Amino acid sequence: MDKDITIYDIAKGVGFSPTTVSRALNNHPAVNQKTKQRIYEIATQMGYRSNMFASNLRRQRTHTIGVIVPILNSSFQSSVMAGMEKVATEAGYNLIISQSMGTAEKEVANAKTMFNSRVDGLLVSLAHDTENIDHFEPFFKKGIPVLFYDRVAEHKQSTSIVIDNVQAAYKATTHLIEQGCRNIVHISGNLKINVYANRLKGYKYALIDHNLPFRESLVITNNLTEEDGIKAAEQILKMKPRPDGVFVSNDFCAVNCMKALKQAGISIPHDIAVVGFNNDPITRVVEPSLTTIDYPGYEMGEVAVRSLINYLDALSDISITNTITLRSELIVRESSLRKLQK
Amino acid sequence: MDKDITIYDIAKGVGFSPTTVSRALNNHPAVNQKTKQRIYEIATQMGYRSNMFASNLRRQRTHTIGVIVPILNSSFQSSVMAGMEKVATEAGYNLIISQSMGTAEKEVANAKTMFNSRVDGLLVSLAHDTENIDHFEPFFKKGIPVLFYDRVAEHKQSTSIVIDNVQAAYKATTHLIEQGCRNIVHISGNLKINVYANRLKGYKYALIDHNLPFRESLVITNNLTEEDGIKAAEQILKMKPRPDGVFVSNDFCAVNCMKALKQAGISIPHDIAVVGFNNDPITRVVEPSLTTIDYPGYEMGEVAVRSLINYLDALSDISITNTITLRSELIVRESSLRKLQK
DNA sequence: TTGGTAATTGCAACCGATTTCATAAGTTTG
DNA sequence: CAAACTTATGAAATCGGTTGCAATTACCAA
Repeated sequence: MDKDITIYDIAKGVGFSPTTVSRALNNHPAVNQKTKQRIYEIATQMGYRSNMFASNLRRQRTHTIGVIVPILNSSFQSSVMAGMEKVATEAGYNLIISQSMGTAEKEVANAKTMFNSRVDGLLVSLAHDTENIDHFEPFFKKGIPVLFYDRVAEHKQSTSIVIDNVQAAYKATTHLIEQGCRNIVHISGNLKINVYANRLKGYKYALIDHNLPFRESLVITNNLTEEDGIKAAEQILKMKPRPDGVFVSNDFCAVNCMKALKQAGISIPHDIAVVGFNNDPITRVVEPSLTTIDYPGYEMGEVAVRSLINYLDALSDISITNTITLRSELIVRESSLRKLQK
Repeated sequence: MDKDITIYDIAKGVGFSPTTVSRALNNHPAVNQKTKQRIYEIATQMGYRSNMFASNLRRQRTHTIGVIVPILNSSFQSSVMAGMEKVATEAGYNLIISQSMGTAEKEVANAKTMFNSRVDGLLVSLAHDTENIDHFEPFFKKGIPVLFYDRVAEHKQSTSIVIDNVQAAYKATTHLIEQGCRNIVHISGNLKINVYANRLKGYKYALIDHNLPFRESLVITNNLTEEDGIKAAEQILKMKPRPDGVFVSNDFCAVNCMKALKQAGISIPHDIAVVGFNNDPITRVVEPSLTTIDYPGYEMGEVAVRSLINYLDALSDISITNTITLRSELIVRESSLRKLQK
């Protein structure tokens, strides 16, 4: 166990003061080039590593970004994480990650931990049952940027990164209509979450714009889990007249629903066409392959971190009060293709 | 932007010295109960939060665990992360996560970052092409525990957490044999990685123990990606005599291989039985559902963090030099079921 | 030679909590 | 009643960088 080398050790080594060593290592302009050179060399040679605590303590910056995510082991969320990690590492930031397990309670606890860890900024995708965002108030009060992605909340001091869920759902529904569906079911998540509420909206608008009636009875709300997909299939089978299209707000749920429908003897897409949401890898493997909305998770993660870091590094008057909308697109596969594509 | 409350502020508030405040907040036994009570109250009331840098600086502990993972957005790895996060948060530790993208180069860089971040301990699953683990030497030298999981390396100063890959592969292969397969292909990953090397071993032993020949030509090595699965299917179709069983070291690859085989007119499991590895959610959705080895990722994450924290908290002479083996089991589904189960 | 400016460098305070050692008050014991 | 502990508290040093301000040196023009 070697002892750590400090700037004092280096100072002794080169015959300069710790001040100069510190400045040299931070590439401060007021230090002579030759001096810097020499200090760099000795520092490397001695195996110096900066003590981040001391530095953080003094600078009141941590170079750490907190992430609160509903659940880590989902295809979408882990893609987001991957994108975040990439950009953060490149920019010299660390990521500390915690999951709310989808409950507001844990989210509150996590927010507190992040606050105590003094993250420089926070990235949040809200839990299912988060009713208000008071637990982020301490951040706002101290001017620590909070950036919401995917499952966002409105707040005058924070940026949101989203896709246009209304439009995406509109596209998905319109596609089904164009394929000849007239009786389209929508399986949605908790409508308190903006994401699902907006998709429902898009679904509704598409129907209306194509002169189809919007019927409450065709909207199934659940938690979009595996079993929920199967249950939804049962409900669909009981509906009269039998629906001829299903737009599900989540691929995993869609796939399970589709499977249950198939087992009940329904032919897909012939009897019922199905469209999912997310472009989970699973969509390419199931049979028939699932039409879905490509939700760019990886990119969202990248953008989220980049925006946050831009703000932190500028620390200027750049307002972060806005919304960034990423492009999403419909990917047509077998599960909805009843006609040849134009 | 309120200013932060420090123990000095509290000290002034209660009329005790900062020393006593510090001790009270750390529940030091030498402080009077009533005093503690009072200090707690005032601290809460003033909205105090401990400054971790100051504390870390002094204690030389970060309460942070570093994780280096090949890639975040995989079903298995994100389950592991989820398990890790849970235990770490409960124990008051933060997790900082970085991905090596499967390359040794990034792994080296990440290790350096982690070292500079002064994590209390490190959890690592090695990259594909990591040839040696010299980049962890600084940790070993300073006595910072490094714990490998899944993709492990031998080192006298570190613990490994694994499943018995030999046994698991043995079970999988034996199962295929029991289902009547006599000509079994094994699709494996990079054999430099212990995980894949051991699975190959298990496959081989099972064949030998059942008096079947082991043939190099039946072992396909690739990167277990989606396309690799499809390519492997092509190879299998060209083999003569046609194999009647396939054991794949990864579900995702297996599923794609299976799909390609089906498209070529092969009936599964009748013509070829397939077994995967990991118990990815995808296995339950594909048709036929995929027989696989349940690899307890979430549990592995929990165990990894728990072991590490036990060591850190004890900081005693407990040796961490050992291997923890988790249970894994064969889950039989349709893709391999040619006979009724006993 | 002198005044003045620019370029370097260092002193010392500071960030906020922890901890060693000393001290004071209260208790017990012989 | 004094010696010997206990118990509770505080002063001050410490962790390792960072930074405002002062000091020193170098360089140049007048």
